[in-house]
Amino acid sequence: MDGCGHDHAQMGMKPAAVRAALDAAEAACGLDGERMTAPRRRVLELLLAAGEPVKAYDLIAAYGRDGEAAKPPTVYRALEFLERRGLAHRIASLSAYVACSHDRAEHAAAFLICDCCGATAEVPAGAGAQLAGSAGDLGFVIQRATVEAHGLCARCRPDA
Amino acid sequence: MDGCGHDHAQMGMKPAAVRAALDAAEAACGLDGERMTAPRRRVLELLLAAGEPVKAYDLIAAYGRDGEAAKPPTVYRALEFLERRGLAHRIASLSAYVACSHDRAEHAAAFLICDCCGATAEVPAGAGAQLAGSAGDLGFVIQRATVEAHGLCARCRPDA
DNA sequence: GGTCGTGATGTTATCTCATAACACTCCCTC
DNA sequence: GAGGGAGTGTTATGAGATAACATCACGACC
Ligand SMILES: [Zn+2]
Ligand SMILES: [Zn+2]
Ligand SMILES: [Zn+2]
Ligand SMILES: [Zn+2]
Repeated sequence: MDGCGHDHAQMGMKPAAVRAALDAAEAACGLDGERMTAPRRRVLELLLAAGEPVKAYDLIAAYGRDGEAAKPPTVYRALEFLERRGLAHRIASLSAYVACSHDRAEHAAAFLICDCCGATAEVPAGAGAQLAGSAGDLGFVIQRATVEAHGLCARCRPDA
Repeated sequence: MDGCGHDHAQMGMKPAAVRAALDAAEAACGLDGERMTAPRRRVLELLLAAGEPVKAYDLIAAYGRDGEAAKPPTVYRALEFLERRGLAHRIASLSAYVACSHDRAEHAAAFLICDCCGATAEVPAGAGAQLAGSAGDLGFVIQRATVEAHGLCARCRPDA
């Protein structure tokens, strides 16, 4: 993530795209009788603008547009909601959070995480598939899976 | 893990088996010029005896045979060593640690974690074979993967 | 046997991550 | 215009992990 001798491009959405995504998310919530309130919208906005995993306390610090930080529960509650709605995901191996990049499809996500530049790709992993075999043999019923592959993205690969 | 209406069997190794496993690990370390020192051995002993994921601070509390706790760095350094040697694994989705149950084979492990009784099975996941496809398309090189499936084990399944 | 460098440990302090608890407000419904 | 449920603000604290530095054990080398 540093000291790797090359520069890392930015990744986040442009403001117009962020607004569009926020409005779409808000509309989708409305249909389900859920409320996209101000803190939820703000946290999602920060995640979308970042375009890569963000630590909870970085969200807390960036929350106020005037540079004022939020209180931790404000952000953690928003994250809980966003995760429940499938609008954001927690990356357990990083203790960080990222906006969902699926366009509202089936939600068994896996992540490719570049340890050099921090970029992540959310791939539609039926990656439970590999596990399903072992799980079935043991009589284990999978309910959700954390699948996070670390490595180097195409731009950070030494060879290229 | 509680309030589920049924009892959960114990899982850990018996003391004799623990000692055997410790001695084997110590011998293997010796061959590689690494030292299985007292704190490392003690932490591995606790993990083996538990037979399921253990929180770091539970290890810290249980460290002293006289009931005295260890200092956090003592245990965290031992865990780092054990993980490096493949003798233990961190379960990111639980922030917990578990002794390896492979018999010294290839090490791309995946875990099936019962959310009811806490039991885990370490299965020889082919390093996210499912992911390899997506990763290759993107030019992504996977170096290590966190694969943790949560659900219900055979004994905790409601139907059975 | 002495000394030197490396790796491991002991110890203190601190940092990061996350949640409990409770009062209050908003919004919808009846 | 009450009542109830979801959401928020706020304070405080719990849980997970590491930085920094002094000291100690061990093997290599002379
Ligand atoms: Zn997603
Ligand atoms: Zn990269
Ligand atoms: Zn293993
Ligand atoms: Zn179970």
